Amino acid sequence: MSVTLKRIAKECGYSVTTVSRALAGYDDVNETTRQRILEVAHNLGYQPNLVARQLQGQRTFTIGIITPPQIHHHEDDFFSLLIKGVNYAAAQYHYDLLISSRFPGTEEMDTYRRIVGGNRVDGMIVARTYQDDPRITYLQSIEHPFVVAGRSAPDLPSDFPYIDADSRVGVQMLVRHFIHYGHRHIGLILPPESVAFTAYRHAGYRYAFQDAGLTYHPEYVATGDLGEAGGYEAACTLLDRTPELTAIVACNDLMAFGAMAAVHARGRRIGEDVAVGGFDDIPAAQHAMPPLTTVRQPIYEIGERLTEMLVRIIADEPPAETQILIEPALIVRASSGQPRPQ
Amino acid sequence: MSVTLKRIAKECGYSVTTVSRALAGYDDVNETTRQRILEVAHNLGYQPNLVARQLQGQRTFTIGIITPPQIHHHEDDFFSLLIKGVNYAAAQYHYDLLISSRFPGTEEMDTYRRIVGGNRVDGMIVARTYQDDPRITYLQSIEHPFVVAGRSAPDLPSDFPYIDADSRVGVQMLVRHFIHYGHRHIGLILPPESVAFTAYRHAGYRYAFQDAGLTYHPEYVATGDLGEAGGYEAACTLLDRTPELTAIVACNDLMAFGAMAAVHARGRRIGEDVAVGGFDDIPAAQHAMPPLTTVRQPIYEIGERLTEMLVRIIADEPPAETQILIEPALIVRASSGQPRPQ
DNA sequence: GACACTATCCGAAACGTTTTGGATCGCCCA
DNA sequence: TGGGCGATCCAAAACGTTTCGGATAGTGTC
Repeated sequence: MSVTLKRIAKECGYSVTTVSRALAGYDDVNETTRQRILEVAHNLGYQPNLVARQLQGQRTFTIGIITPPQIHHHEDDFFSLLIKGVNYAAAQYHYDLLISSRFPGTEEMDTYRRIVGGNRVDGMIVARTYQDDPRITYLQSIEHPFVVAGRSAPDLPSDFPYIDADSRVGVQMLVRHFIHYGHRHIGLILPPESVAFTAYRHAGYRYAFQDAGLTYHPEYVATGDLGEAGGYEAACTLLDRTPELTAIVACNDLMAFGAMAAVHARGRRIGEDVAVGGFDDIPAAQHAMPPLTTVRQPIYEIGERLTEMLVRIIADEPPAETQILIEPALIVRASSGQPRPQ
Repeated sequence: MSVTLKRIAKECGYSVTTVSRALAGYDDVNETTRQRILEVAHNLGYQPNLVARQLQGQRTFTIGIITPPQIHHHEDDFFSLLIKGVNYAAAQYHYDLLISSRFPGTEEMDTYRRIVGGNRVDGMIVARTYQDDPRITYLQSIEHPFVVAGRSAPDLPSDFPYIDADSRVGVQMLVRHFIHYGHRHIGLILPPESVAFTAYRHAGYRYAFQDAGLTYHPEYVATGDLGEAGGYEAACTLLDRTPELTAIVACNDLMAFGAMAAVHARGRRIGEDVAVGGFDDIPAAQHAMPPLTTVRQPIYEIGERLTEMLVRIIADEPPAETQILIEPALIVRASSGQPRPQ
């Protein structure tokens, strides 16, 4: 069907070897022959079969990333942003991107094994780490190049290349901001324990209280999955259990949106009655009603830099720094309300 | 390095053929031998080399999509949504997704040729059609499976599988809605002519005027690229040239955001002084301030359905309908303001 | 006239699969 | 006892490239 080297070779009377070398620009082929071969190749519309090339060269120039499936529209702009960043950088390095979506769990691990073990990619980008992440264990065990968006939980070693925002500092800044605004009863919505960054964000919350000389109330803390619905439920729990809360910190923007909805549903005004803060600064945060105070983590840039790091690791020229902690930024918006009198 | 059939064969004393057939479940291998082979394969952690399989089978079980690079965060949720839908459906059919990002133009065409001609994918999804789209011409000329999100401009044949929203009807609904609300001076921000859907949306605008017995003013129409900045500039042009405008229809949500900013920058209130409408209903539209009236196009679902269509075309079992026009829905939000007195 | 050297070309192997078309052996039946 | 048949196995080719290690012929040198 499609045009191969063999076809070109037949067409112009040279061997496959010579055609291959002519096209590759080796200097052991006569200049006039090369011209002839180039001409025939062009006329026939030759495109090298990349799969064959991959097999022979044991290189794919492709990087892989597996995301959770996103059924609803607004779910998880985190991955969208990350992918945009990765995609952009990958193109610059002449890499393609192979994406597959699976729910975390065995199915996801099978996909890792299939794609990585099946030699479909030169490297992997792992996002949103779990505690004791089996994907990382696997990639380390077979010594396959990979980089991680995020790192291990605080008590485990992060002995792999990663870029992560300093979650602890981020949440700490946010809580301190609320304390500054005069809040004393501040709720926290954490992700499940299994998510690696949970402990960092929890610590940031506790540190801020400690710094301010306030006592930590465990009943001010609830857990939600990372979606909007989870945030809604967790906020409901908090608001009903401890009505004295005047602020809620959610561990990502999506859950913060849910929390805002919960506050709203109870007839209380966001910002004025109950301040709400999030984490990530996804695009929707800025457009939310009211705009959401949050901790900005440069997801797009993290995607870009991770890709660069991965490409260099693949080329066996790892950059000097392969474990990068990014200082997040506090973005104050209307969901903070005004500083409270007294 | 990695485990191959040859390695397993050596390990358990059978030929590569037998190992291959044992693993593939053919019944011409003895049950006890199969068990033995399965065991060895499992112990060695065998994963079939997918690249080799692709080369031999001339099938990749991968579909490709090329998007424009998205440098800024909020730019173009259209492609994000489409990809989410495609990704989700692809996983269901056990296909992977190969993504590359290029700016439209020769570089994009080269990438098409490289990926499609290079046999990296079984099928392609083409998004956001141009007038007389060279990508489509190319794919048709080599008879490679593909489906399109969008169709040709009205005066050209759309002789390929596609799913598209009925843009004309969508804009018509939106403009009629504004007319209903009492607006008589309604601006329109169109994309460049080269975008295939421009003519449809323009027609919708004209039809709505005609239906209402109003005259069409060419000076109420401006052009912007499809981004927020383009919408801002076009809206500025319109507002300054024809200050009598009380409503602006932008041909996508991003440009509508830009238009809102322009209205705001002139000290006029969105909705109350100047109503604004968009097209697409990307997630941000709902969270905008004020929330944006728009024409909803189910992008995620289009991605899903396109993927299903493509998979069936690849399998040579094309569905009955391969040219689908979707009726969009008018979503009225606060950017419409209130019906005007008189 | 033999040797070395260069320029140009090519055969064969390899990458890891799957598939085609047998080969071998034991058994049954006429 | 030989022919046929089923069960089990395998060698070789093929997918399209790249690369290794020559082969060949022409040219120049001593």
